[in-house]
Amino acid sequence: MATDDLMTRALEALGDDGPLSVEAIHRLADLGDLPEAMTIAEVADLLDISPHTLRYYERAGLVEVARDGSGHRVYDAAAVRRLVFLTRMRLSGMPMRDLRHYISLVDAGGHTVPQRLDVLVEHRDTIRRRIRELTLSLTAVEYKIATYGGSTGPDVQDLGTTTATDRTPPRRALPAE
Amino acid sequence: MATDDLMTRALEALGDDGPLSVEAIHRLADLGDLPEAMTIAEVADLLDISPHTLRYYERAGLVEVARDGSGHRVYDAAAVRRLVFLTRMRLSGMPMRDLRHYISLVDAGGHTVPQRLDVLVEHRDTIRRRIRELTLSLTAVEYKIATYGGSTGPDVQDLGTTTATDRTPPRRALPAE
DNA sequence: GCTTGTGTTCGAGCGCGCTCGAAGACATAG
DNA sequence: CTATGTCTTCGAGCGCGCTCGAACACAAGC
Repeated sequence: MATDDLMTRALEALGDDGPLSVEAIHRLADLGDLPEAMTIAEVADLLDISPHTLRYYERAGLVEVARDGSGHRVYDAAAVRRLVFLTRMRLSGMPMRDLRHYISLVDAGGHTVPQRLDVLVEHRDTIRRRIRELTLSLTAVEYKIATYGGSTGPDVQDLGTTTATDRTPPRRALPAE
Repeated sequence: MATDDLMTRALEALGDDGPLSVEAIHRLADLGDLPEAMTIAEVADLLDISPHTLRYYERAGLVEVARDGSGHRVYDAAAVRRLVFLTRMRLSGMPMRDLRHYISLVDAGGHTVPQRLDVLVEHRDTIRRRIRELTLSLTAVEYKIATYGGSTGPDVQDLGTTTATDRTPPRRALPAE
């Protein structure tokens, strides 16, 4: 569970809204030393997305990519860094529409920094909300797994996972067997 | 922040893979006393989804719903409980396809309980994975917000949020400004 | 009787984010 | 010279999960 370890360390570095450990982030998000120029296949491998998707992002106006003499795409380090950002944001659930907006702000110049921060803060809150929702769902699913009896009625077959203070009448948290 | 309080309490009840507090779940997931029969509008209100979606779920084979003399849907308590389950699972990201599979197992009889548990366990793991991904994204976005300078170069404008042990050279975790 | 409100069925359409395939341009290997 | 491989552009298609609208059926109130 190396991934979990990484995660755990990242979480330890993060108090609720508190300061972050730059170290931890660097361990997690370090881009390494990017080559000056990469082909579409190399970038696709790096980001674990398809060349089709890379072209799609370019068509969507999220990156500009130069061409070589044969018309092939040449991704410079800046383009790759932007694509790393974009794919991270996509993975975290930011819709293409918002990404387009954000990039348009970036391309508009430095005076849009406050607006970019607004976008980021809003997205941060969206992620937090989503994590809360998923944690709630997770609790419910774990409960259902723990108490699953397979019965059709309203009864809970208590498998000894309840606390001593359980005094509410048995009732299924997630019905429909 | 009443929602957060609820969340916090739910999380307190949940050790890593440990036993759950039935109480907490009941507080979170209590269905209340369901009426014997509900109209589509009432169920839609209860679940905060549209009547259109309810009909869609029925068409998808996820619930069977009786009709009254006028051909209107009558949702009994069992149907509503199932729909509560279904909407919870949808919210947690389970695809319709898996839900259809699960429901087909339920309708196939009690001997499918082990397979249902397989589905639930797999979904539980999916939720956990997703939470981990989102937590990682959250950390990165928070870092980017904290260090945002609006510059175009590779420099990080350190806003004093780093730890004393920070000894790595500044580098952006999330580029593309 | 007419209007309003709430429901019905059916099939089509939509927004999202890719994903694919066709047709062609080059570069290199044999 | 040909074959292979990697790329190009373009537009179409797809899977998902709804979402909507048209046309109709009742029931209650005026």
